[in-house]
Amino acid sequence: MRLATWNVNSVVARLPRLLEWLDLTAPDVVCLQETKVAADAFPSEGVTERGYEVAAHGQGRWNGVAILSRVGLADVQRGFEGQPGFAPEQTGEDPGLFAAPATPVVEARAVGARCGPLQVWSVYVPNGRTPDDPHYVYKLGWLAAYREAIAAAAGADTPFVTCGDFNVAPTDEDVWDPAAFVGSTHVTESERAELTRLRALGLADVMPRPLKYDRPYTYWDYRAGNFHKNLGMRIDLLYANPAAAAAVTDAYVDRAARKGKGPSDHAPVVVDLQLGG
DNA sequence: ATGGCTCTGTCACAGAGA
Repeated sequence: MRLATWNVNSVVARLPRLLEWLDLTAPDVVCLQETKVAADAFPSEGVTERGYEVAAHGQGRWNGVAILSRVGLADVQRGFEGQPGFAPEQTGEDPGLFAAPATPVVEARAVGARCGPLQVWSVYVPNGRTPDDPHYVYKLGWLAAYREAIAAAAGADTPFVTCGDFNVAPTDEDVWDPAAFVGSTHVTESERAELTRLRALGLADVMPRPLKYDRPYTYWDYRAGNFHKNLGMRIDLLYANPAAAAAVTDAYVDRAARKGKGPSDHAPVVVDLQLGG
């Protein structure tokens, strides 16, 4: 089975690149993030023509995740038990004396499904913006709640994988220059500690081959020619439980998908698994 | 990077991304 995860930065804008990449790569299961489209507006025609079923979870302009599968798609879960929302009052804006309490908005950031023998989650972890921003607290709480939600499935004997854009670089080796990230999100101890707690469920970080250069970065800023200078980060991750990790035969970052006209700022991570049956 | 690009929603910019 070939599994991939890809932050496409708008599935509508990326559709020609996505379809071309599906033909070239022939994945069985694809986890998408930042689809930026409501579920009922997901451009599924070209995808279904290629034999994929679609589980989309979206809200329009921001966020949005999906799973494409051509090996079965069952038990679709949009969001997870206990998923926190971001409350507008967390921005610190004065709501006014007579304003009703703002209700937290639960964003479209996680979708799970059973794809043949594999239990899969596609997640788009909140960015956090800056360490002193309410979004940073939201990010840490979101990761902790997600860990609780997947603990049972991660601990099961059946193959389990959670992949997506975690918006955290697990180590200093996963950014092009740690000095450039002092005071930024994605590299703080607290964020990395949340990833460590996730792995403590028994999940292994499936490390992809980079294909070029020495580090398997998955994201490069659009600006300043960062991709061509390989000024990147590894923030798109694939965490597998023992049953899934033992089945991995290869993993790589498909940097070709970051090249050329109209790419996403993220490259897909492609993983091959030899699952019994 | 003190933000150089790209996306969406909407119609000249604002907001977000990491």
